[in-house]
Amino acid sequence: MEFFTVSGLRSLKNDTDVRLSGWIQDVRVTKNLVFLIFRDYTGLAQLTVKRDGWAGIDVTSISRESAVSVQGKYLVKGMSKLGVEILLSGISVLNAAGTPLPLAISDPVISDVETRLDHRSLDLRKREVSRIFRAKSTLLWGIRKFLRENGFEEVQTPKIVAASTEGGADLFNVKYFEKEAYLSQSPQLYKEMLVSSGINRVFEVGPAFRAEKHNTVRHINEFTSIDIEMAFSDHEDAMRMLEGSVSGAIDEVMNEMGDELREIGLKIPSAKAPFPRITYREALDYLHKKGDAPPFGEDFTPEQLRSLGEKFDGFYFITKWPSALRPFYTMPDPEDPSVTNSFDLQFQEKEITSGAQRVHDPEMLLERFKSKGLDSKDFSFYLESFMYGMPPHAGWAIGLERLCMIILNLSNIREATLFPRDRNRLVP
RNA sequence: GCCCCGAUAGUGUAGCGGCCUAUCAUACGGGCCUGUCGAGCCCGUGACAUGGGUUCAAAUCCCGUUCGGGGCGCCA
Repeated sequence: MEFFTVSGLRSLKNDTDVRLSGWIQDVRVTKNLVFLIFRDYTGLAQLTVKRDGWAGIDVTSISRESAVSVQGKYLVKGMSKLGVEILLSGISVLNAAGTPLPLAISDPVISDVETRLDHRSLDLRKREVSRIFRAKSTLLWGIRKFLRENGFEEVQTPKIVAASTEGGADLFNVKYFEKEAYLSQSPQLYKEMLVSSGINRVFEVGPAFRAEKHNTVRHINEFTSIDIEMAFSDHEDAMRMLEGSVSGAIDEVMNEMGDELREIGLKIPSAKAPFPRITYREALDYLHKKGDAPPFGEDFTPEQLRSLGEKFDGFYFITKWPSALRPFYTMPDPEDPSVTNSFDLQFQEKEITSGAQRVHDPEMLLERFKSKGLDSKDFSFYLESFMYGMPPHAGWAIGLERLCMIILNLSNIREATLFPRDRNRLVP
């Protein structure tokens, strides 16, 4: 007898003997019949038990969410509204679930996000929740595929580091034997060093840690950063790779899960390259006309970004940011040194990526350290790679959870994170 | 870090000075009915975040703490 999944049953002939493993979601008892609602990772099926025809265990005593292995005959013309019905011939409870459940799984009540995160492994049994992570995995796969096709090599760099990337953001301290160390906030310095080493195009998918005490629906303290860096390239090249990555991710999700996402009424944003672009100065002008703009050199407020987001429905770039708003390694625009060869990818009011052409000239880099008030001595390991023929280069970093949240239209980044780490949450 | 709001059974909520030995739904336990399908009906178990204070009387008002929601700031 073969093992099947629920979704694999539909092509079978009537009365085929099947075995499945999964969970009992619900038990409904009638006079002569018991119906068990069975669930595996692929869907739901109704297991029908004839009371007098089968002397198995008392199925009415099985608690909801118990793990089971079942066998029976697949009924092509099942009467269940679930669409899949199996006439049960055997069941073994592999592990009974305790009662009551700490979380509503198939009940009409909707638990709070906090409650769900406290009991995340149970929460993930819900299809609408696990679907998020299938989509996230698929998005990432689409990006990996695109980057590989474009000559990028995947790398791993250390997450325990000695220096801050730019001395700005708060870092988590760790004890490193006798020394003081930090959790990496970004692989920025390392991916640039790799570019100098002749690995032409690199990307990394890894955790980034930020010790900022923010408490918003779009920030977490540990997130997945997808970083690229490419040699002999400028910000325009990097932006093309970003457009390709985002549309590659969306294409992959639509191919793999399009039907399912349409079924639940989710409209996935389209990502047709090239994305619209607006410079920082143009954005300022636009906002001036709207009556609320920041002075040159300051970042947009959420309100102002919302206003820009109304102008561009979907993905768009804000380019040429002022130097003051960008880290030391960002290349100034040779034609207008008050701004930089930099860009943010936005989706409406939400920022998902920032990137730029980087400084490759060591003299300029030293100047930039100075103007940002950083001590170049802290970065000597990094500076060395600029001394022996560092190629011009560019790159970006995209937050995977942010991207997932935006594409699936989630209201809280924690929903796109299996086990989020935020200001207060360290468990589970 | 700041401002506003909130925390009541396993889950989600109503109540907002004495009508509270606290409402309802759902879950859980028991019973009845029944090819059920958000099954139905009846019964039962089960809760006022925490520490102070005000008051004859506090779930309810005040202050602190913790946690949460919304906004802002901070933020590659």
